[in-house]
Amino acid sequence: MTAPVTMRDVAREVGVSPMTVSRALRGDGTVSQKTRDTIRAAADRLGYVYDTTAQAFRAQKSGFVAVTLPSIDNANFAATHRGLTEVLSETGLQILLGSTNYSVDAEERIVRQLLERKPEAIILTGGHHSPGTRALLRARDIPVVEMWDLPEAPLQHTVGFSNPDAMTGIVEQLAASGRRRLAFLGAEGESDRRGAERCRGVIGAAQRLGLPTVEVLSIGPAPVSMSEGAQAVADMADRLPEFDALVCVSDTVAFGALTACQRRGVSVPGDIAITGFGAFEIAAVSCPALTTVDVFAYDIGVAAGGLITNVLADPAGKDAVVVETAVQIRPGETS
Amino acid sequence: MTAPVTMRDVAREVGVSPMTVSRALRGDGTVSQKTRDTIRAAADRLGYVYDTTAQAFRAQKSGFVAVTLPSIDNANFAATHRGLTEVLSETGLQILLGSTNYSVDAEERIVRQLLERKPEAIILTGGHHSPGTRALLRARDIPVVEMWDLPEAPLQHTVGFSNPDAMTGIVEQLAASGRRRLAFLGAEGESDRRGAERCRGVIGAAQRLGLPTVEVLSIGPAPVSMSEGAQAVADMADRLPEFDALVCVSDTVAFGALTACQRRGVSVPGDIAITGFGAFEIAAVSCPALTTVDVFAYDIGVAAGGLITNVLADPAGKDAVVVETAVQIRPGETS
DNA sequence: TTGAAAGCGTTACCAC
DNA sequence: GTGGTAACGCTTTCAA
Repeated sequence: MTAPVTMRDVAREVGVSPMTVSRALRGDGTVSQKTRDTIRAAADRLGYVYDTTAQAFRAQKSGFVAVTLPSIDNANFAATHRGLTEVLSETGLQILLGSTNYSVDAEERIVRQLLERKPEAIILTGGHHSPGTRALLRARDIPVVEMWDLPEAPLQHTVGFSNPDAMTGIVEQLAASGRRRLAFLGAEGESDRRGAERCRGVIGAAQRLGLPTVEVLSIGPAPVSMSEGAQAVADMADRLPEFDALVCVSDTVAFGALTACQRRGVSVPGDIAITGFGAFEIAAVSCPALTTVDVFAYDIGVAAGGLITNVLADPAGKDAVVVETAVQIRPGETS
Repeated sequence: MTAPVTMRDVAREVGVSPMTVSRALRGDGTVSQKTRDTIRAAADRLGYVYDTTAQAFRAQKSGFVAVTLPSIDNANFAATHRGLTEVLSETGLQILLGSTNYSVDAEERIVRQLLERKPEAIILTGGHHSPGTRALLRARDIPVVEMWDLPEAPLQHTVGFSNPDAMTGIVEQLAASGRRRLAFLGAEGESDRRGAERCRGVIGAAQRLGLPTVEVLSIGPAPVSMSEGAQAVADMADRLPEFDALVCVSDTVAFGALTACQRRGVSVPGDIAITGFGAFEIAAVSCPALTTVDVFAYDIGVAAGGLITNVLADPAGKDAVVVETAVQIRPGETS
């Protein structure tokens, strides 16, 4: 294990200054073709490896974009991540990922850790953050994007949709098909902020449509998924006849509720309708298919990545750019 | 937007040298408790954020561990990622994640990109890589771990299980319950290497048990999921009576196959048994529940992270450490 | 227990 | 076209 080869070594070998080596290897046009070739050859011969760490340090540009997601194991957030990766890689930016597990405290820890790497921008999921997180971000002069939400007081930029409004169509369709007694199944309290907003959206829409008060059922701390949906229905089995629609915070919860009904011989959608959120694959494949809301998660990633790219290229355009995403009701095959 | 706060700023504020700030913030015991508290308070007040870039540069240690996963949107790989994160964060190591989308060519691109960040170790999913990837890794003097597989010629360390062997129990149980005519549903060719190995495992086990030749059904290029499973069954609907068991490469494929059967009125497990792989939540929640194999994805992550931690602490112990993970058959509630 | 000096490998800036 | 100088923020090393 010899000491690593540096630009200085290459420079000495060729008989030029380290500065010229730097320029040559980065393809700077001001270096003569001949010198450049000689340097390239010498670098290869010596086994020179470019030191990204030193470059990031000196240039004070890490090439990173920090991204936080509530969960990595979620088709929607994974799609957003894919959209981000594809757009950012075109600009040579690399994603530094942190998973917050739906906790604003974990988010603060993770944001701090991510900021230590000096990302050139940061993209957060959701519009609700701890005061500490907000302070950390304010102290940095980097672009911030909040995704998946339309916060009342955005930090800077936003790419998202209104979670409450996204539920309106669901409730309208249920009402149109004659359902009146709605229950909402979601995580308890504000542990899933966007879920809680959806809940408020359902309550508001039901009110406006003159439906009875929506029953809100807390099925556990976030994240809630299939098992919690199934368990919730099992726990409330005797109350099931009180409702003719279970409006769920997500497709996975809805699926759990569906199979729990099937296990007890409750007909879906005959006895009760079940709706989800997110347009996960399971909503289309399950039998019966589930009504859901498509939030175009991939497009959110693409939009957020594009916004970052633009802002980094032209910091002058740092006005708050709000991009709303379309929301779509899928009638589903049965309900 | 002020210039970022450095240790020098904190030092000036407190009236000590930057060196003392460095020691205090890193929890060096040689700094008096009083000084340390004062410094910590001042750092918080000023909004100081430690500069990992500078520390990585100076110490010539990036603090990164590079990790590649075939897909980010997969409960099993997400669990492995969680296990890795938890173990590595104890050592102050940060994960640099790349998603290969089941392609060895994409893997090579991603590995190259990850290596530029000078990770202290790299963890790959699977034991099959392009010659380019192998060359890149050989040229670096860092620990390499291959997970989720037991390659014949491992690069260095391995944390995984035998994919073919993991299927034996499934086939045995099917045979024990009287099933004989098996079809395997998986991605085409070798596009999902581990899936192809599972297929070979099923064929071999069936042979040993004296069952008829297993029919192998290619349902599309990897990754295959619910939709592909459902589509495959729809496409082969008229041939369904030829089989009494559909052995699927994953739980998601199995679930798609299940609902496609239900849509056509084919009884599961009455007319045909369906099995999965991976012990995803859906296998337990679906109605009926699906027989599957639990590969303890979280534990794979923990083991790989622990292995890396050990090897980095004691490079002498660089012998190939093979950790096999237990494999478990879940009978499921019905089949 | 604390401080001063030096330098990690690269590049911005200014000379020539 | 090319080179010299300085510096990015931190820590290693030595001294007090």
